[in-house]
Amino acid sequence: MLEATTGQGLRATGRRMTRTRKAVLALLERTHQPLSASEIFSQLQEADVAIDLVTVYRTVNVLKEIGLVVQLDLHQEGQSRYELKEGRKHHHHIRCQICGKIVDLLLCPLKKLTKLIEARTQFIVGDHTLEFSGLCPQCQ
Amino acid sequence: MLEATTGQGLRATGRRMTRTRKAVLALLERTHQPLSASEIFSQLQEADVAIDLVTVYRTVNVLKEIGLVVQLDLHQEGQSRYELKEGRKHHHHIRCQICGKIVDLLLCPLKKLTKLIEARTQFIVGDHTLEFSGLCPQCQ
DNA sequence: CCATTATTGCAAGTCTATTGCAAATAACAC
DNA sequence: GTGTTATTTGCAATAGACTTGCAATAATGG
Ligand SMILES: [Mn+2]
Ligand SMILES: [Mn+2]
Ligand SMILES: [Zn+2]
Ligand SMILES: [Zn+2]
Repeated sequence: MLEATTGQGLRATGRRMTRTRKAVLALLERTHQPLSASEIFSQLQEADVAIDLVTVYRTVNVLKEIGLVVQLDLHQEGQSRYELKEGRKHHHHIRCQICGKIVDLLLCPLKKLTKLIEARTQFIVGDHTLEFSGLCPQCQ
Repeated sequence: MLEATTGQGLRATGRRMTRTRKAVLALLERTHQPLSASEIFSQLQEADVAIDLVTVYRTVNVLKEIGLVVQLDLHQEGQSRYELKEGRKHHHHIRCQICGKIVDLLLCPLKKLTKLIEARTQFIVGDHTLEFSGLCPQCQ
């Protein structure tokens, strides 16, 4: 079983592993797309898991705080998406403008660029976002 | 005078150059930071320009449609920002997490990467976003 | 099983942005 | 300038994502 579903990270911060948190984690585990809060809500409803949308928001925030989940803010979607971290490395995404499919780009090309930017701007770079959009093979 | 303020792009699309559109363009021209709709609104109020926030939203959308303005969606700001295009090239930004200052990064390192992504994913890449955040020299 | 404390659901609220519609005004022809 | 007409504006209402207050519920530890 995944570390995620055992609740270790939760208990270590004085939190509890609950029915709804298990359900959200299990859904993210079996889904291979980053999901928005409203998608998590409706997919759990279809799976007959009683949960309020407010609880989904609170749950993804907790999971993000303890590092189990990553929040994505893709371009021109008015909502955040969430995906399991689960030992995976930092990476970026491309999203189809027609069907909305999101594919992982299993690379981050920005280490060198970060150094260059720090030299040029005198900023200390903390974070970055990099997202692509386009047409997936099916929608071309 | 800038092409922007003469209204050519507007008239070419059956639109009109108005007092409020002039005011928004002039503000963007004299400001060297990308501004949000509410910032445009309050800065124009301070300059004694009567304008409604709704009109600001409609104005930036029109200016974006005719290509005079670019819309930016920076990471973890719940609002869009707008900056004059005015002959400037495609570029990216870095934003200070403390004071909010936004600095232009006058480069885009993604041409080669785009080719690689197209080869790997079979997507046709249409667009991308790339934004950095960190600490500016003053806030370190 | 009980007591404690975190979590949940519901309602209400916040914030950014959009839409309907009547009144105002820019553009254009006289 | 005057008048005509289509565009634009302001106001109010609305939409959508997300948050907050609070009483009821449920997970933990003993
Ligand atoms: Mn991913
Ligand atoms: Mn810029
Ligand atoms: Zn990266
Ligand atoms: Zn670029």
